[in-house]
Amino acid sequence: MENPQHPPDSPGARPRRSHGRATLADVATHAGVTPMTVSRMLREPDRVAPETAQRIRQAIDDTGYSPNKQAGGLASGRSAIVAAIIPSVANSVFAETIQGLSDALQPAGLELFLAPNDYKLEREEDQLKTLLGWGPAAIAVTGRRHSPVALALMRQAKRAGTPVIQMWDLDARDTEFLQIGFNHHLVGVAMGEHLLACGYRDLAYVDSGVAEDFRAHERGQGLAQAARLAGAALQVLVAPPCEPMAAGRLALLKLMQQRLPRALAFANDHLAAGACLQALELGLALPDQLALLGYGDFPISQQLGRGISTMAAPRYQIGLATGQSILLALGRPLAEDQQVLDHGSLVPTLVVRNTTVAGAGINPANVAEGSSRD
Amino acid sequence: MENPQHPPDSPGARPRRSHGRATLADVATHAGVTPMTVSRMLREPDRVAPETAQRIRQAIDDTGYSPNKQAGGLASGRSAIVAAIIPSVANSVFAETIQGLSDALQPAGLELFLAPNDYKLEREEDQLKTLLGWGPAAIAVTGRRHSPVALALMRQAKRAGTPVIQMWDLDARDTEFLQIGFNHHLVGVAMGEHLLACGYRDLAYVDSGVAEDFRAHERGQGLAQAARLAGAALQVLVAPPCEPMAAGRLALLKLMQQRLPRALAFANDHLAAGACLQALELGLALPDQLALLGYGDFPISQQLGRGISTMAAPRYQIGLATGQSILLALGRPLAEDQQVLDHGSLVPTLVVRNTTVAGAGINPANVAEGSSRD
DNA sequence: ATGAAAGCGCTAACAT
DNA sequence: ATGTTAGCGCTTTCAT
Repeated sequence: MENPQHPPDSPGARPRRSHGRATLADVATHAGVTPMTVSRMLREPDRVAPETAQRIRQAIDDTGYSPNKQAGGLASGRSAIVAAIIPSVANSVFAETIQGLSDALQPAGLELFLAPNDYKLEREEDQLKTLLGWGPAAIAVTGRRHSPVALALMRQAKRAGTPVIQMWDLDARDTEFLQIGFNHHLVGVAMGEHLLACGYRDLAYVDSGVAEDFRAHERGQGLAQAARLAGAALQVLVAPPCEPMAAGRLALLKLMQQRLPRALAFANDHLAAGACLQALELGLALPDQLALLGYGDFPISQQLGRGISTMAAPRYQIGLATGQSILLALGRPLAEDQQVLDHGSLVPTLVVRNTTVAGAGINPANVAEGSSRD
Repeated sequence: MENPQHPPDSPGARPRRSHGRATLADVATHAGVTPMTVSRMLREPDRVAPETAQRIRQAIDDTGYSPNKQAGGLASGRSAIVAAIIPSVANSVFAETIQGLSDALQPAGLELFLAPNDYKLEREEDQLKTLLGWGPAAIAVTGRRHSPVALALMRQAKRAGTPVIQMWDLDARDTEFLQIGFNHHLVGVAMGEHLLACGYRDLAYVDSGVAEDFRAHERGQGLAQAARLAGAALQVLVAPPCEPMAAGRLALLKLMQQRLPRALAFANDHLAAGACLQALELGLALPDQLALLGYGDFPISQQLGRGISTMAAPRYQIGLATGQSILLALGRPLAEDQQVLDHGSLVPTLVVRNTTVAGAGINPANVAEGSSRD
């Protein structure tokens, strides 16, 4: 039971506490010390006498105390929040990035604030404004394209000493913010070069149906550049805005109505998988009649047919590396068991399977990695 | 530039502000009013004179002010945070749930704190403790199994008036916390009954390789009960702890080494998809020689072969409904454009495709829903 | 319609 | 090794 005191004479003595939670002061009373000692014990245990520490620990247990992080953050000017703006969680690409980020941050006691913007660049402004209101320890955004206002907010945060990280893209000439990712144009070029090296001279790129998936567009442009330089034909098709595998099927059907190119590159593996299924069902021989090249190296690419060739994108690693960069920028130690990721390892690598090179297919039944949880 | 004042005589006048951000007071000065008026204008715009409001808006723009949420939360005792503990983000099931949660909460101005626990029940305690330190407006956890300490924390939160929601499971006899989900035992029974109704009397359940995926185990038990009541044979196999599609393949191969049952049910569609691919590659006729039944209704089930039969799980809807319940419990209005989900719609439904009933297969090429973004 | 005072729970800086 | 004081930026309550 609380101890309702008589209101003193002075006009402004209005107790306001409403929640029932124990505070530092409660613990202090319980342990017979001042709040300051408890606070110290929590943050610098070495600076309190062992015996006092013991009493305080006891009091903490007795009262069920857990620190009020808002109060702590306000007082210290620091906050243990990392804010991340991503296009969508319901997309294995970013879901795994989030998981990596979380895995890096949680051991360090940093909380993750998530703001999916559904690929709407415009929403980023609001999200940044709101997130900045928490005085985050760091901010991670997706990509390098931002509205002028969003950019101004990011600059303001940077000036205030908050690390700002752009994930999933990289332009070495731009050093304004930290970047954890890779150059999508170059990946597109690499995709093109692989197809050209296989001898395919009549190419198509199937872009995702998402207008603001800039990185996919850039890969397409890289591919186009490679084709142009080699004098090969390239047409670009935008997949219909439906479920990705279905979209891949439809894209293939559409191309066949006109004239099927020799090789298709896709904005992602789901599109490629759909096209692969459709091709197999139509009796097309892969890669003899039609070559397919995906992007992402999602599990399905390993399983379908004799394996879909693809560019492996370091989904989880980008999240982990982002988290590590944040800890580094904040001068915090990484968790002991964490290897520091070499940023060179964040470059996608070509995974040649059977849809571009005959006989390159792996035996999927023997592949076992990851985990089957659901 | 700041205006470094001379330290007054009194010993304790130590300015501490370190960040450069504008505060309510700055805006007030700028607008020639007191902080109180600005605060009021932000929360109850009707209570300030239109002309004053205009001046304040101007001042807010000029200063680039954004409210400090920690201070606001501390002062008001409320916080605009919803904390969610989930097994993993890198799993389309929970990723879509998160997306639904976020879609419900963002319009209401609530932030989402994410804590993936990697299917480790033990970590939930720490996560709850930390999250409670933020004085969240509500807490969402996954499932109904908790350690005693975690349970105690949840009860404490509930007593303090914080809505606590258990997602993805449901037991009508237990009314301690809000539950948004369904009974997995019954889903398992329904899966069994479908297989039995198809005339299959020799069944197997392939569980996921994740020890703490209790809901999958429960579905298996429901299936077992249905089989028992019908006098049908059932064996349970635990999939190897590897990438789910590969695990599905391996599970099928393992079963074939012994004696292949007539029908297989799986803990999730990825396992089923792996088995489906393996079966097709081995030339097994589906469903004539072997029937397969998945769980989840992931996109791949629609695409593979002539469609994999499955139980459709309302992944996104559970998140959305959780968000809506939270808003409701907090007495906040839902976003205008949001339909209130009927909780009856959260029950999985059987989707009969070609792996259990011959000729039931859809034509996947005609199916187009969702979005192909990546 | 606006303002003054106090306090939310904690920590930094300065004592002792 | 521990305590004292003031203040983080905001909202609440009461007053004008």
